Amino acid sequence: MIITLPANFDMNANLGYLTREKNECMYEIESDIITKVIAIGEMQSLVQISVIDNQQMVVQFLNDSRPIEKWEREKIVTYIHEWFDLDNDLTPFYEMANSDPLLQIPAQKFYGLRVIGIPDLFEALCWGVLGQQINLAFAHTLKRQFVESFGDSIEWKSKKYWVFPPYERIAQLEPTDLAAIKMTVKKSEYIIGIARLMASGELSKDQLMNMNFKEAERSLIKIRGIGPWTANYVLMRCLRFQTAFPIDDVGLINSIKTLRNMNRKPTKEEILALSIPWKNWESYATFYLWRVLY
DNA sequence: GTCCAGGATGGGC
DNA sequence: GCCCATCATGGA
Repeated sequence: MIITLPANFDMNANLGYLTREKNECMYEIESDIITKVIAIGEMQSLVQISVIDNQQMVVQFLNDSRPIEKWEREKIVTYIHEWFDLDNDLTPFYEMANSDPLLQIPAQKFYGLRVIGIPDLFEALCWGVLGQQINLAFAHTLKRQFVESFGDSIEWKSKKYWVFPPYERIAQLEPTDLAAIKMTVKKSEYIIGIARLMASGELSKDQLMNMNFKEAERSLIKIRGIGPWTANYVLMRCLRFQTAFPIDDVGLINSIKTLRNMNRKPTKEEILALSIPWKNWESYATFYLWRVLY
């Protein structure tokens, strides 16, 4: 299966992001080939993804002798488009970034990088909650323990490829069931609460996609455990609102501090002033600035 | 041993 | 509305 890639796409830049953390459990990358289970509802497909000349993405189905049906191929293609933000034309972003004092260098250094998405809403929300107020390395450890405790896996060539735990399953747990994982009791409560909202139908990606940015942000922040940072993180990486802007993010703050050679952290007001030229591209600006340090 | 990490909550004022 | 203690563990 072949996916034609858009302009301004560079797989090396995207692989640079995807391989920055060795302890990632949702995919594996070896020799620039991504192996991952793409799970959508009941469907679970183990695929390998590689890119030729930044022109074509090749998707191969593994561990699956049965014929792959058309609807399944279409779902996979849609998922990959969302994952790599393939339907987005980055030309205006680069035009803006090339004259921006903060973005100029990152935009050149990471040219072709997309805001790598987390198309599954529950996975995106959990990853946001897990990452609150801890370093990224520990966040990945927590995610791995959570996924390997409650997720399914597909084995291929004696390696396991994991599926993120479905919200239906997590909705039935109690915080004590998560005690073995070294996350705070509150985070356990938040994740179970989110799973229950999704299981009851009160929270879904479709509903949020039908809202404008402010409505979606408000309805996310109303949920216990989701504050401004997590809401904007999910709006950025799952719902693909380009104006999503996790301004409280410590990584963003430290990146700006480094780029501007400051001996203190920039204030929120200073970051707001710097971000005025980024209008409608705040999420891309944030993602590129993250890459400066992480 | 110290400091801080891709924050959020609930309380006091 | 703003400020602050608390959560609570690992990584550097």
